Amino acid sequence: MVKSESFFEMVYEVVKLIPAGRVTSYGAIAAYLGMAKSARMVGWALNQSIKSNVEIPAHRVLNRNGLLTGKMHFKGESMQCLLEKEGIKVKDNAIAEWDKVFWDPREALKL
DNA sequence: GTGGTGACGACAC
DNA sequence: GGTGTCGCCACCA
Repeated sequence: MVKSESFFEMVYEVVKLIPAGRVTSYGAIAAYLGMAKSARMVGWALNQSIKSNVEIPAHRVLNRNGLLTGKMHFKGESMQCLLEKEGIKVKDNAIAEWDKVFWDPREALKL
């Protein structure tokens, strides 16, 4: 259950709900927000979140393939390092066990 | 009010 | 199977 005035603020809420050691995809969040066809909006929202100085575990949000897209945009040192610290194994800029660590907001948040 | 852009996704070739 | 292209919706100039 997430409500906000703006679309990207809802994205912040969902991302902040991602448990440690788990990751999700832009498409999953977009689907939870009712815009599965607009996963781009999620990525864009996260980009704005950095500009807005909003602290969210953006490193836990990857693309559908589990690739660390946006690591260059991440203001931190590297998303991969943070993921590995949470017990997530990263292989070649991608999640090694994507299916196992995948966190679906639709199911977790009981849409 | 219109146009362009964007950390993606799915489909076509 | 890999690459290329289109589409998608919300926000900013």
